[in-house]
Amino acid sequence: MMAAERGIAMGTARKANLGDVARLAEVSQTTASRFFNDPSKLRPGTRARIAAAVATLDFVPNMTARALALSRSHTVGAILPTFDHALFAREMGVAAEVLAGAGYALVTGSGDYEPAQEFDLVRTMIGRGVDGLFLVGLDRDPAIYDLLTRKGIPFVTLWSVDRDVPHPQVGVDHVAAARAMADHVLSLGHRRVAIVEFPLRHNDRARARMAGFRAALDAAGLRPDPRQTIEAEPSHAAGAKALHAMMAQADPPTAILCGGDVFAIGILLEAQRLGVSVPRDLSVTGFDDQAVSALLHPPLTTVDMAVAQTGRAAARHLLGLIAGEAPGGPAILPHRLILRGSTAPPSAR
Amino acid sequence: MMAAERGIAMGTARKANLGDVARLAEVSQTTASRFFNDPSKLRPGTRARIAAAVATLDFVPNMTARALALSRSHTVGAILPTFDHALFAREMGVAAEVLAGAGYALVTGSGDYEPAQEFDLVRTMIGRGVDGLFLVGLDRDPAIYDLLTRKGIPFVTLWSVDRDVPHPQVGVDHVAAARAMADHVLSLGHRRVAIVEFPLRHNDRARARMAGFRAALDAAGLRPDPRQTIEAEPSHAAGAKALHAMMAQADPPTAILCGGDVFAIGILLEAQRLGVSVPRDLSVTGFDDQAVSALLHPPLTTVDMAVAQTGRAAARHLLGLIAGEAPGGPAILPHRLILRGSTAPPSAR
DNA sequence: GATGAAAATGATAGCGCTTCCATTGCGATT
DNA sequence: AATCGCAATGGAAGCGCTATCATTTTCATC
Repeated sequence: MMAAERGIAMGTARKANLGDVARLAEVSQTTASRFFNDPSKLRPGTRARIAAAVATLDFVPNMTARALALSRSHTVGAILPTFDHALFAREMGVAAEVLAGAGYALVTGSGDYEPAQEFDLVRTMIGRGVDGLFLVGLDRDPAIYDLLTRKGIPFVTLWSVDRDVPHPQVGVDHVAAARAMADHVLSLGHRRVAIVEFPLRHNDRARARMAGFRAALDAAGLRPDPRQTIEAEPSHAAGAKALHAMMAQADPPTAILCGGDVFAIGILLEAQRLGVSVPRDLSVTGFDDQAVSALLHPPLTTVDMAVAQTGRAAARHLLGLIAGEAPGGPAILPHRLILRGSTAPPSAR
Repeated sequence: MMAAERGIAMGTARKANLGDVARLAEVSQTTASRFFNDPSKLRPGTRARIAAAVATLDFVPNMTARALALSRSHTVGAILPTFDHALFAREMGVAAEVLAGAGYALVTGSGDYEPAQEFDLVRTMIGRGVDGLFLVGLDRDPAIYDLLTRKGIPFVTLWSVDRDVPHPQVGVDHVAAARAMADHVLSLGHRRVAIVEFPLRHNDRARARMAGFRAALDAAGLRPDPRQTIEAEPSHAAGAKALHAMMAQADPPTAILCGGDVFAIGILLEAQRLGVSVPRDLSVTGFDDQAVSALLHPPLTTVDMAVAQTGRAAARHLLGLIAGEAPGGPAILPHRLILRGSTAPPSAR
């Protein structure tokens, strides 16, 4: 209540603007502007006077106005499929750091794995005048790429890379990584190999991994059993459930390849509960290298996805594009197989 | 090469602005503006004409200009201590969703647990014209609160709440939650109780939990052994290390209270390796309820921190403040003790 | 068909900043 | 001391939008 009183009590103090600073420092607004943009052009005396004015007024430059004047927002957007994935969060954290170092802020949004929502978000971000955009994966409405290109907004796609796609990408080769993992398992002697993967729809990473797994199995002359290929929303529970389904079969697999550590962790912990011994009775592989994975019993064999490097490289790349550098093609970061205790040759039966 | 050619090939198509739309639709810019802000004020015919123009020009309104004109950016900032904590990520995800529903975007930054850095970030965010701000915890340079108040920027602090602090806060009562957890452990009969907590410096959540733990111990007439109170940067490894340190003591604890699930998970997994049986030889409690915690063997007794609710409530609260509602005090969300298998009475020895 | 109120539309002035171009100041050169 | 050249400064326009206030339709009413 007492709106008037409140109005007085609280800062009616209209935020100071550059003009106020200039007036107080007895210089023109142009000169005051230079204080922030190219102080070397000012005589030490003026510089000091302006600095003092800035300090007394507690002046913070209005980036919105600056952005409008420069048509440069010093903001980049990132559209993630979900916030609920530790790796996206870490990746964006690293990227944000690099960006902040260059004076850029990161605004994030989640498309929730929904193409339509992603499109909306892209439009919103364009409206917000982002100078560049991170997108996860390659799989999306081509109209999005069109729009971005037409508006001249540089973007970098993350995570998966495809040599046949021309635009800037930073990530690891999911096909190769999955294939390497499958080859490892096959080389241990496994012949009944199951797969647990993310839903393939709208998810090129999942499809790429699946392709890698399949290629390895094919090369080994194995025909994948559809009952041993499960697609599920990522969760530990989904892993546990998959394990149950597999083990109930007449001819259960001796190894399970997972498209993400989530599944594998769920499987490992559920196996413990069920008394299925890993890796003696069952080998399990993950894909991600989450923090806990190394600590489980047995520790999980998985793939390191170079998350931090991806974040850093992507940020640098985008910054470069914004600065006008020519867009490079795919930047393929090295994945790394991490062989730990959850894989072993199948036991003689 | 061929800079000129490139200039032609790529979108020289200067981004369309409202004026272009107006011209094409043969209305004034004002009317075109209304199309976006209050279409009900337009006759269906004009509305359709403008819609058509918008479509052909692929017009996306420039939020920067809008923000400048309205001195309202429709952006809120969040400054997190770190991106590397799943709960912060989830919380911000939920908040972002609510905000997006109201037309607000979320820009995030990480203060890296560094007060000075946080201050800078606040200034940056103010400069970016955020309409409101999320801050984690209460513990910071008072100058930050001053500045925010002076600039008239509403903010909400998250996670911990303190009834004695006047400004808007949303979170759970860490003291009470910690105390309840400690009481639970004491009620089981434990008398040698250790604590593993985040570094207390610059972290009121950690201090609050510590106070809660201590209060319970005090009330039970227990004097905490300094060797059994460990402060460590959060990591599974830190938990494991703490376990080693504890177990090496002459009189090891029968229960360990952890300030975060990270520690507890590390302890649980390391205990398995060491052959320390939980909960027979040792009870362990967490604080967070991470996703894996329920799946471990034994599943972890912990505290649910109402993460999603916090995110949602905080977003609503901030939106309210931005809309001019009077700032409420602390909103204390209910924590919930989750009693699982990792706690039990100490074994008779 | 005239009348008036309400609805629909338009003209103009900023929001706070940068940028171009013009002007002034100053020390060095002759 | 006159002149030149560069460094330092200032004036004014404009970035794309919304808000205020004026003006023109429109439509029901008599």
